[in-house]
Amino acid sequence: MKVATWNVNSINVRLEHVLAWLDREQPDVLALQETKTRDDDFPAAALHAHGYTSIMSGQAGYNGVALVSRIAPSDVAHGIGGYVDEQKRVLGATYGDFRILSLYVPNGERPDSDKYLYKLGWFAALRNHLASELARHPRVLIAGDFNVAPEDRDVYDPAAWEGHVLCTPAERAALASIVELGLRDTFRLFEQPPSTYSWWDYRAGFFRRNRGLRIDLMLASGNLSQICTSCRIDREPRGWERPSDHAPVVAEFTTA
DNA sequence: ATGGCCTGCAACGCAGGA
Repeated sequence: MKVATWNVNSINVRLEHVLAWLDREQPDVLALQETKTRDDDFPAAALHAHGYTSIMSGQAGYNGVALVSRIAPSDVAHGIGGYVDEQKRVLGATYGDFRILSLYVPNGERPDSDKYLYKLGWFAALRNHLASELARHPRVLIAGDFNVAPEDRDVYDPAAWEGHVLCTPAERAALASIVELGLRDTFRLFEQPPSTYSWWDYRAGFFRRNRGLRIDLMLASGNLSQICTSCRIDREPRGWERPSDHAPVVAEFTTA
């Protein structure tokens, strides 16, 4: 089982990149974030022509998540149970015996902003939702843009980012409270090159100079982490013409 | 040279991202 996550910063702008990447990588499931389109305008037909079925939870202009797969989804769940949110940020479905969620955590803007409070409240609601998912499903994989760099080694210049959104202690604690439900950061199950990131600002040649953050994660339940054989970040599409500012993250699992 | 962008929506700038 090969699963990936990619914040595409508009699925319609990035469609050719996504199709080319799917053709090459052939993941079983790809979780998308920031699709930025209503469900009516989601390019499901183009993806279907490349062998992929789509389910999506989108809105005009902002946010939006989707799951595209070579396997049929079942038990599709939109949003966070019991939490009213107009912003489309969570989509879950079952693929075989894998429960997979595509997640787009709020950015938070600045620590003194209302959006930051929304982010922390959203994380608290997500924690309850994931506890329920873990109780209900034996194998859970949460794939998405978490908008938190878990540790200083996930930041190109930790001193410059100290206290900034994506790196504040409260955000890291919120992420840790999710992980403490019994999840593993699959990227850290393996030896990784230093200074490996998943997002680079469009400005200032940040990608060329590898000034990035690792904020796109795949968190696996304990039993899934035991059958995880690899997790890597594919920097290549970030270097293509007119790229997303995020790179895809890919994890593979053995299936008996 | 420490700043340099990108998207959708609606409009000829804005909000929002990270």
